[in-house]
Amino acid sequence: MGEVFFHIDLDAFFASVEILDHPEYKGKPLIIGTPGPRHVASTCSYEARKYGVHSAMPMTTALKLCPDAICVPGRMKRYSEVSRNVMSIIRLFAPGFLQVSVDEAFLDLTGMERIYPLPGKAARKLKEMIKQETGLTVSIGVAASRFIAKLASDYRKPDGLTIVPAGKEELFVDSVGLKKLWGIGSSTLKSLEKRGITTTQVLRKYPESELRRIFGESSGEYLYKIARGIDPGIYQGEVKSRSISTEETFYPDVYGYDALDSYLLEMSQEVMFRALEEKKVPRTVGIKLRYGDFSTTSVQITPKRPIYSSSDVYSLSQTLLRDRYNGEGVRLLGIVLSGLYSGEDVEQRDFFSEKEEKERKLEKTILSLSQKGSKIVKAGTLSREPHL
DNA sequence: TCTGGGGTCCTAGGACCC
DNA sequence: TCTGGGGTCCTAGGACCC
Repeated sequence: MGEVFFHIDLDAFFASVEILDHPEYKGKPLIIGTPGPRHVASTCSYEARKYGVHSAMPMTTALKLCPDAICVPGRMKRYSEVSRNVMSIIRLFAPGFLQVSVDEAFLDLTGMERIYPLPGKAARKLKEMIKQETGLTVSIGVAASRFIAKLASDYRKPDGLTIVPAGKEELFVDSVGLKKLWGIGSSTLKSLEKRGITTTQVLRKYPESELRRIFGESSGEYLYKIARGIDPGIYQGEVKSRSISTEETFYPDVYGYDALDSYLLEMSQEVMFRALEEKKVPRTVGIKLRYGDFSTTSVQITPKRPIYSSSDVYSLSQTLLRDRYNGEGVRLLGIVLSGLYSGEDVEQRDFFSEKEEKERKLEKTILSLSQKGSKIVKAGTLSREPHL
């Protein structure tokens, strides 16, 4: 027997948690998201999906389609908590556990045929356990690769189970269809359609060299493989943190450097706090600006020395904003930290003087207090308060 | 439709080094 | 005087995913 992977996907996760906590929502169209312009739905119940509502849809559109929907703002903390419970059940079920988001995970059951001779039966058992212990349903895909297992979990939903036998990958990919393949977004789809490629069967007619020429080395190879049901290597390495960011969309647009500057300090503190929490030291700071017409631009800078405080982040982002801002109305402002070193590495490399190291530890304490809402500490120690 | 917030990876060009 | 080849780092933008 070859490799066996499960992909486990929680059904309409945020909406299902809300229904669990508020049984009165059951059977009703429910949208997780705040009504109003420049808001989008993060998820919705299956009842709302019947009206055409889906994730990432603007709330104004969603409410036009389904005016009677109940709307609730997301409660990320609660979802993380429930997610931890579900994941702890999945983790214990088999080795090779890999969580890839708040509502999805893989299991690797390869070589487990003594314990689970029939993967389908094992999957049903896992579904039952999760239902029993948490009240939530999941959809599971079973296949010989992670890529196919992931497509399979989406094939029948909710509460689905789809098994793709080894050797049937190409057939399965054909029945899923080009536009639902993982990694093919609207832009690639358009570009494929332009060339008359509207099905996986047609895509398969293109030699790999041709696809590489058209779409670039990496994407060309990717398309060549997925058209044949070959796993292009999704989720292979460990998922490690490469950037930490925060951003905010304004309504209405914000005008003027000073008004924008007033958001930077708080954003700097937030990202730096998270970096310190993860024991990461960034080398690069970037800002992102989106203007009223949705045109988006970003600038980043990598100073010679690593960034060790939120006031560093703040002053660098101020410089970047001054350089880049064109004076027009801004709908989104964001800060990104990247080039993340682990704190231990940085300490070993002697990046910091003793004084800086002390400041870093102090900052960590201060930021942790300020995150908990201690405004006194925040205002007193960290340069200035944003004028709001 | 009028487009969130948090991420990842890829590309292309330029700087710089050997 | 015209110009190699490889490698790494950095930047800006774009595609994609949950």
